[in-house]
Amino acid sequence: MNDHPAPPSLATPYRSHTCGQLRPVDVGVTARLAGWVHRRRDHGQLIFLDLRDRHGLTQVVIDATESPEAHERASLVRNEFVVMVEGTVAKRMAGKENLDLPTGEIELRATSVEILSEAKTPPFYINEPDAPVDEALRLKYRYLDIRREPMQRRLLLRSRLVRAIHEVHQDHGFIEVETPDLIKSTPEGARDFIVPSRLQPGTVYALPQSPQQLKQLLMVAGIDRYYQIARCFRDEDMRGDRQPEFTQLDLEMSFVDEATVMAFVETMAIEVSRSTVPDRPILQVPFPRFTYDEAIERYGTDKPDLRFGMELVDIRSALVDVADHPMSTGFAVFDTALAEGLSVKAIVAPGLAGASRREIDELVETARRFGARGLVHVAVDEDGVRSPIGKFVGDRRLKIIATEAGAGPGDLVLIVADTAAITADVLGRLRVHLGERLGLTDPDVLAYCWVHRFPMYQWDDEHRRWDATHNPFSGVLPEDLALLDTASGDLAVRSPGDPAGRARAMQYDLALNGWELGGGSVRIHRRDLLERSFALQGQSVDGMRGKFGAVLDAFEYGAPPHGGIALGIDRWAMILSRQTNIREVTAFPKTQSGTDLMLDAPSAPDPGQYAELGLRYVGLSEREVGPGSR
RNA sequence: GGACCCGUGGUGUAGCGGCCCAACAUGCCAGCCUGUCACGCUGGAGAUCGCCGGUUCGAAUCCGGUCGGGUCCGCCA
Repeated sequence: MNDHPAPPSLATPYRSHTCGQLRPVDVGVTARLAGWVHRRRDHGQLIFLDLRDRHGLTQVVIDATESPEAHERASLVRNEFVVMVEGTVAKRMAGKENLDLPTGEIELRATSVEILSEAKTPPFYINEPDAPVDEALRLKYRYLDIRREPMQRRLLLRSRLVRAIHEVHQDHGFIEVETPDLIKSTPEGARDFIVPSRLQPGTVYALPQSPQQLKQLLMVAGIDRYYQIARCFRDEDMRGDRQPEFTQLDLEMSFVDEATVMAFVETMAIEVSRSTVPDRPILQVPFPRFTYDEAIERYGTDKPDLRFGMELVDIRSALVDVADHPMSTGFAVFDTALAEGLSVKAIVAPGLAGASRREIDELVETARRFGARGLVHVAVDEDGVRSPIGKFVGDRRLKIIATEAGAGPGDLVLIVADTAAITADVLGRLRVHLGERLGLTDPDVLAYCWVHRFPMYQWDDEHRRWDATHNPFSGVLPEDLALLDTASGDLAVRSPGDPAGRARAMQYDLALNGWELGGGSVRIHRRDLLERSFALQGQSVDGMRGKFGAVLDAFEYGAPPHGGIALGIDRWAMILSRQTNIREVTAFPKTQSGTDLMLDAPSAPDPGQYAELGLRYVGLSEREVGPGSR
């Protein structure tokens, strides 16, 4: 309840105050400070030391006439030395205050200076937070990087975020339960990290990709409301927003439906955001909710960035409704698309009508990289419309297209004609690309939104079966229960046209500013539905036993209806810190190639370690020479 | 698995076939300096230009490979 408890005293034998603490009211007191030398300014008989700890910066003055011994010591001091200084807090001389510092009205007049620790010249600037530093250097000397103000600030924010998460969950009756890191492979799609077992030679543990199965078991165990800040491991290639080990807020609730889980998570996210970053406005409360279909239709993605508009517009009607060319637009790409029932959609880039040939070419190139075969553009200005396809379709139709797309003077309409999936994907990515380029994304705003009602299954043509799009335990929407069937009526005879393809899951993702924060679902807890769902996936319950044995067994003993969610703490902290890279909010991250430059991990094990495990490294070449390759 | 960008004194950059046994800033070292706060002034040290190979009369500069870092696609909820 108490949001602002009195700050605890951080006094120790080495310091009476922190370096950010002293104020004019302390003038006259004897204080002892300890910290790193941020900067030394040597004026001969007078030396200034800026002493820094994570709480702030205090100017220390050492006057040779007042304290010759301290002065002698101070002249030996260099940047990043750790020193302990004792002296009297004094008001600074009139006109000499430093208004940029909270401690800038006072200074410590040193009577003694003691060097606690010397320091080599650091490999990069610690006292200049904005100086660019090579990423590899930062990672190798991470302890120095973290010593810098920006990393300190971000780790503090992350700590506040996690603390707020704990508080909200504790206040809402959740029990924090730790789950093991040495478990059995959880087939969630990603590659497992494995740990060989010494006591059971020839077998391995897997590190959890998430505590998914364990939290469902906790529901069967009657824990009712569980949460955990859990470490998760996935052996996949890195990205700016992906590390091989990362942290999730994992939670699960019993006796809930979709609305209950979403309502709690939303409340929690709002409280946590407001207490972690009180100055950041939340764009919309309650959070907007989109069905998956709607999100794809309007934003081309299941994690829309709502900080700006530029929605995708279907412009097919602009291509067919013209009296003088009822059958043909005159432009083969459009005609083919219409004839084949493909998707033709547009986005409007505000103020980009004057884009140069080169800029347009870059946009086309970007669209191609995103998977488009081409990108049609129509520039709208005061005089009319301009487009390379004008000579095929005529100005009149260009104007209709522009109107349909919602473009006004100064705007640039960008059109993709392709399959629905490609059109949405390309325009969705292009939208994000342009939103950033045109500065439409307010870095302060927090735009949360929900996307739910995902398709339950995806057709796997190779195995002639329906694959669960998420977790195989995700439940189907009550109104779609009847769709869990095949056209043939026999679950063993499946085809792409089955009703199951239209079934939607009780599954929801939370997105923030265009990033996927996380997702979850209400699970199937009924044995008959589970069997049915598994059958559509070409699996029997017994066949799934190898992978989900414990959960299936547990479900025989009274499983409550339950559902939950998992949110990426790293991404959350990243966005709240206005960063675009998870490494910036991770104390000790790995490089893109999965190495730790500071610890020099991974490294070859001792031969003895292999021997104990009954392992021998044979190298990758032998694997590649195995049957069927070369 | 693939595409692209980067790699030059401690750090950040410039130089992009000869003018370079490499320039600038900062840092570092020494000396001077009693009111600075990116203190100032004077002087000095410090780089075989990531590594290997090739092209060339001549390579930091061009080409190939390799290593390291990053961005993206594939992969990944």
